[in-house]
Amino acid sequence: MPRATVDRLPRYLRALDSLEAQGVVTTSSETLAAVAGVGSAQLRKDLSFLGSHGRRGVGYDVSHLRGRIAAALGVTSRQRVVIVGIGNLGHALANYSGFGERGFSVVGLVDVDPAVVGSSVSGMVVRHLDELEGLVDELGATIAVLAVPSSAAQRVCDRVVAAGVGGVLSFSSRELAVPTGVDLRTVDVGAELQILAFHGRRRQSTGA
Amino acid sequence: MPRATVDRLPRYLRALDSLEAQGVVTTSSETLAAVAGVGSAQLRKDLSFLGSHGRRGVGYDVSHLRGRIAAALGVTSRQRVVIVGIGNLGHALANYSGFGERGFSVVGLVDVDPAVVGSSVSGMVVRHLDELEGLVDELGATIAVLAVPSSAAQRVCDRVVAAGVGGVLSFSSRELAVPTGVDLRTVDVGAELQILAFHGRRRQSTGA
DNA sequence: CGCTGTGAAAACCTTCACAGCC
DNA sequence: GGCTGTGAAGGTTTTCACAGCG
Repeated sequence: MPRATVDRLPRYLRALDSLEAQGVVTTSSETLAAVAGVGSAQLRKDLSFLGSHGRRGVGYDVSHLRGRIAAALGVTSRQRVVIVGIGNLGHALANYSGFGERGFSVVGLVDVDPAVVGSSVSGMVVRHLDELEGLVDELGATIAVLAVPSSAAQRVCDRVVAAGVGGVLSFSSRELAVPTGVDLRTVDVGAELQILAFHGRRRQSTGA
Repeated sequence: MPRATVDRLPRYLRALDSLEAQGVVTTSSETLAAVAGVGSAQLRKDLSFLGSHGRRGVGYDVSHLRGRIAAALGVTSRQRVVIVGIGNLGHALANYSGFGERGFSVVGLVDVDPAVVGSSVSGMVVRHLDELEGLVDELGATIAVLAVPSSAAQRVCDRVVAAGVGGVLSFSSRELAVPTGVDLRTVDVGAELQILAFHGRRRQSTGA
């Protein structure tokens, strides 16, 4: 399955949720694509990698297709997530209530700051980084979210990987190295802004 | 300039910052690419779109190249950013101190919640959404960051666009529509986790 | 000789357009 | 007739490999 297709599956899942919430039972590639913000040909091609789940002349069963995509993504049972770094951002992520409906449970919070360790955030006690390995194992966490300072990111990343998580989502702008077999994704807000700035610059010099 | 290249420029900028901080004056495509986490051929191709700034047989002048990329991105003078939605995430973003070194100043905070409007966050008073248009104009903001609930995202987006910003960074998972000429980027943390879950699933069934 | 800059080749992804089934 | 599923065409991005300059 092409990487680009995988990257779009979450959009399709959300679009289907949205249609389902509106009581739509059956939909067409045209409609679903419009909701997801892609072209209909692209949608059909992407879905074809999951097998044949539509009916010609009719369309797709919203609920069934939703199930197929959720299964492909592996979010039929809640994936367990540990958040490391309970600063401003870690706090915000821990309190974010939207993870549940996307298929995730935040099961552990970890930090090193003595002022934070032991305190309660979003109904959970923050544990010390030293307890990380035990926590990951005991809680069955498969994904770690890193919201730590850039200077600590690689060190902490090495620890969560050694502890056994298979996926890491980093909010650090630092380039991180992970062993093969572990999946890493990075959200760099500064980089996103810089890309916007590039296009803003274009707009300006094109004269508007 | 290819879209894919633009998306990588921020990485190169950060890599150059990192080298410069270590006192490196001249570097090769090989070294810089390693720091940025890309292939050296890709780096050279990307840089070639900015013109010819290296010296054959020698390499690139770190400081000079940094300047060229910053200019291309339009971050030589600080871009002004307004954050809309001062909940958990908006708070975290407002307090994040790293924007300065990436070329941005947060110049305004906006919300609608009476409990938040008028309070002080990160040394700034939160203004009401009704004042948005005036603020954007008065402060010269070119980019808006949306950290609002999904249900309000499109409405708020329309307002910031009407107020005159040219770039929008949304943290909502909702698909947003913007007029042509306005640039939109979306950071969807739930989607990132789902993509990680997909790969985790693969790993599991491949047998580890 | 070393390293950049770049055409050309290969890989990847998207879009088209229609055959095939409902 | 309508809409999916998909080969084929078209476009973009990456990689290769080397000419060209210092």
